[in-house]
Amino acid sequence: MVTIESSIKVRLVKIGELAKLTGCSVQSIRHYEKEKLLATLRRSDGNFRLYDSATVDQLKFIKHCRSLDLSLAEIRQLIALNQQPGMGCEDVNRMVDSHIEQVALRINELQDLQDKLMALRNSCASQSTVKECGILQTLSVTQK
Amino acid sequence: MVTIESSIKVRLVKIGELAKLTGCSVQSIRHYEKEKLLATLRRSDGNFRLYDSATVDQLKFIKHCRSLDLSLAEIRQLIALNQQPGMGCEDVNRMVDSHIEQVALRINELQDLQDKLMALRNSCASQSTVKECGILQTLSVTQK
DNA sequence: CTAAACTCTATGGTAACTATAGAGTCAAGC
DNA sequence: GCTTGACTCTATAGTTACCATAGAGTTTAG
Repeated sequence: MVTIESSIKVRLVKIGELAKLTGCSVQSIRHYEKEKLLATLRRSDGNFRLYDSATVDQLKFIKHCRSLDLSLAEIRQLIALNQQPGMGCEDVNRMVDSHIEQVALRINELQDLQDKLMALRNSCASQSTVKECGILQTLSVTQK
Repeated sequence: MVTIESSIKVRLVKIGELAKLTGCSVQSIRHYEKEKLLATLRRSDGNFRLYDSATVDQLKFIKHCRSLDLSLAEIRQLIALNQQPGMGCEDVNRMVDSHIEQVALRINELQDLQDKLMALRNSCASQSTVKECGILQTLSVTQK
């Protein structure tokens, strides 16, 4: 039996072109496949991966998520949620909220760090020798 | 020949006590040794690492540097510089300056990310279904 | 038909550790 | 002297999201 679908010609691309279309590296794509974020539609006779345009979109979605620093595990969750259109999307909101919180925490940490580094930097007046360097002296003092 | 030093009794501690004294984990200490940041003064007959109080200070120095997020490679440099008391300390200043710059960059990146995440979060009004979730829709749209 | 360009899998490397296994060491109590 | 528990030893695998490489096979343009 030949289905209608099987007779429609679909443009399939190899991994290199998928990479160009999305701006991902070839290795990343293979990595996403291994991590089950992206499926390979099928293979050529010579075992090359072949992708359709839906996969291009899927990969763009992944790339967008990565640009927001979502982990592959989080993206996997989002993809799974996306496949349950009828469910409530509280889980999606929760994930984004917690991600925002983590980023905020990290920013605060780095801001503290920045303050400490500036103070450290101010403890040395550049034209000094290693022996008298305020930075090294400060680093040698046990902190609170 | 017996030197004066060899007859002075020095209190030596094993790795577990060094860990307690400094707040580092035992594994970290062994890791720092492997990375040549910390030398083991000597070993007991049973091959246990033994440390003196100078090593305690050295490790505190390392810990202080790590709390400022300096890499082990940077710390290794600082230690080397510290052993050349007569030299100018411009290199120390340069390292701290560049570190400050890197942290500033990272803060800016995270701030951008935070803005994007907030915008994303605002695209969904919580009580929605996955199908209508503004977050998932936004993530599916190709960005600039 | 050949050479360049592409793709395949498998493996090792990145940073700074943490965690584990399996074996040996040490100190105290009986 | 012996056991028991706490400690230590080395070596290895795992963490994260890839990148780099080797060695082999595939495809395509000229």
